[in-house]
Amino acid sequence: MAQRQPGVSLRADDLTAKARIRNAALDLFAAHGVDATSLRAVAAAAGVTVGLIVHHYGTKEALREAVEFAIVEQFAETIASVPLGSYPPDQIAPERDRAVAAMLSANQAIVDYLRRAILDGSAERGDLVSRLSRLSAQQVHDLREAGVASTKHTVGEQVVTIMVRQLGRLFLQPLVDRIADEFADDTAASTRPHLVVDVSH
Amino acid sequence: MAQRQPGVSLRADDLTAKARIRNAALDLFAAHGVDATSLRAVAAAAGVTVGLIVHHYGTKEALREAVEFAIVEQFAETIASVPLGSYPPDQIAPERDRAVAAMLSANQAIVDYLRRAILDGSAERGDLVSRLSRLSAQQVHDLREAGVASTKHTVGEQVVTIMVRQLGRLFLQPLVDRIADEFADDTAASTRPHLVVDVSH
DNA sequence: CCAATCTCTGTACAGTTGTATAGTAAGGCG
DNA sequence: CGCCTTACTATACAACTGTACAGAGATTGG
Repeated sequence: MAQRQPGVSLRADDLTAKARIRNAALDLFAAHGVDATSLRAVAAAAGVTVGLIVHHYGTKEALREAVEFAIVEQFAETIASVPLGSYPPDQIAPERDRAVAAMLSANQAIVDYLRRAILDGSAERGDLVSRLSRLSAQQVHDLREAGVASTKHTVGEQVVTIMVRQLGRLFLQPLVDRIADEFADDTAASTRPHLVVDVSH
Repeated sequence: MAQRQPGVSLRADDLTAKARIRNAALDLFAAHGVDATSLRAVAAAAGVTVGLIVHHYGTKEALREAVEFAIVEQFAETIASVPLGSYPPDQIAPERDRAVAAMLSANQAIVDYLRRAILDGSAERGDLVSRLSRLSAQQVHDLREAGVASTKHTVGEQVVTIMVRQLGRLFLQPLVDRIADEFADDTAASTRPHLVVDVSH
């Protein structure tokens, strides 16, 4: 069993079949939704048989959890890539935001998956949003301990602000693009409208 | 065949079986997505058999189109309920916005269905977004002819603004609520964060 | 009143789904 | 070497899917 480096690499060409299955599942889940994606489609995209998926993950639900775990880990690694000492204290937060934004724009599948996960009332199962919220809360906590982070608002309020501003635009952009395309001959392509998403308390 | 009033009534207790099927389908499609909703589930919710659904709508796809048609008609009727002469010219637009907002908050299923329809990249099929955009464009056109509506921006830009501001908040609100609930003991329930969605050109 | 039309039920069918399992190839280790 | 664990394939199966169809009541028009 060729042991691989721990730490999830979401993209690479030479990967374990297990990792290829997870990546293919992420792509297809993001593109068509979990329910509309069959294990056979995942198997075909990963170049394996259905049996192997079952062997590695047991059930489709477990595969979905593995996908979500990989997403959370991707977020965590991205945040950790900008450690507390790496920038002047007051620039840690914006720099981390920038890193997350870059990671998301490089992984469209993660954005698409999140969009679905959030609107599917995921409150019941697995709880991707919960885990991302906790991750975000941890980050706020760290920044506060380091003395950089307003304490004017509660942690909850700050987490909402971070996540909504990060994800809100990504979620709404498809709507804007769709409508803008509808009037493509009308609106000059250069003046693509600009989304503003924020929360006030 | 008890002929009914034309014009779609989305809610009422005594309805044609055909209308009950469409309403049940809207509810279930909105709650779980079209693909994840079986015709048997729709039949059970409407109190009929699968055969009757097929008899009235032929295919599941046709049922989905009927649902979307009803949604568009609901929008059209709501806008038409505030005709051009009913208010001072400069208050027609805000009054129509208010009417649409009221209609949407009374029909959560429509909001949920729209949310799914938009992110499912519906550019390919049926095209709910297209039809709503055209409806919105028609409205802008009317207001311009009546001399009330800025011509500083293109119609396309105005449509984007109307639709994104109308729908954007509704789409993002679940995310805000989810996260706010996550920190329910932290954030005072009274200070529920307030979403700001807008577009700039 | 009879025939036609319409609403509605029940059953049947082929295709797809997730899952189970028996079996094959391969590599590490005593 | 043999043995055991692991990676992987192939086949099978029950459950569920959308659709088709034959027919039963009910209603309506002539």
